[in-house]
Amino acid sequence: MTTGEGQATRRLARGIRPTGVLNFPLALTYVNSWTASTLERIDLVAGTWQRALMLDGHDLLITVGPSTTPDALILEIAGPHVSPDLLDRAEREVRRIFALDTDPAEFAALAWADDILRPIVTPYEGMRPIVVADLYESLVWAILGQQINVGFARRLKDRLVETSGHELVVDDVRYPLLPRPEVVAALDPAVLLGQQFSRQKTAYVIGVSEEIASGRLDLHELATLPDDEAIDELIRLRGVGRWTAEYVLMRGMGRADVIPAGDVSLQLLIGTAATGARVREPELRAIAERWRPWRSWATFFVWMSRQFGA
DNA sequence: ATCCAGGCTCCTG
DNA sequence: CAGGAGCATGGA
Repeated sequence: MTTGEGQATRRLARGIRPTGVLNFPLALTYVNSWTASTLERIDLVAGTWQRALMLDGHDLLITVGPSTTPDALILEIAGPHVSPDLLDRAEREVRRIFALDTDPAEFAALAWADDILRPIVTPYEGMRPIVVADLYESLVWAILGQQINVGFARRLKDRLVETSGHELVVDDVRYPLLPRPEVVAALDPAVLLGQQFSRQKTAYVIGVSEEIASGRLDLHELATLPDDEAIDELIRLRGVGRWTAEYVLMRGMGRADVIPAGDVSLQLLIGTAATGARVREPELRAIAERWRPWRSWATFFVWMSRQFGA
């Protein structure tokens, strides 16, 4: 399915200003190298981030790039339907994705005083946790990433987009989008099984999509709940355990104080730094207490340091 | 080959 | 209710 083809592209733009110090080029470098970034287009030379996103029922191309005004960014939306309201909506999304409303100074102070975080965080001044642009996408990615290597998970995500996704065309450039939940919900399991999805992942992804498509799970409402209630709501889904729920809160919703402590890589990285060996989940939660109310930020930087091989 | 990877469900004892 | 097997696939 394609939207935008043959229709006039309209555009709207405005400048946006982050709170506190922002290193946007570093954020782009991160997104560019993150395994699950299948839907973003990053231009490191121009310093721009682009992706298609459905907002309020309209597929939009969102572009964020540098401004001539110091410490500011330019946000542009493009597509067959744009409006000032959609520009407002896009700005809210971009502020959430790049954590523009959070001054990183408070976390930086905490990290500077912490023996584990200091060496990890210090090289990345102005870096903030990047949120997956679409909550549904973060949920699907978390399920795909369960217990398999992330390279393979990436391949599964690519196939989901190729076979069932759709795209927005702007200026003859095709911008892919993840299939809508209702499309995945209606999918024949054989399609996914034929693409190396395991029986479990097939059932989980289709099942979660059914919950959303039917309205039994309302992602907008989920986003308004306190952390613990949102986690409980997610865990009732088949295929979603505590790790996945916490991952979604952190990476999909931008909650600042969640740590997926069941994560083996965190148990290894943080455990080794703290005690010299891998720790298990309860001990990792105990260690992470000192990072309240910034446990997601701490987690993000630990993962990022591994990704960048620092 | 063997182990394990950004886990979850289901079934034991 | 804690503990462990089974799941499916690919990379080290």
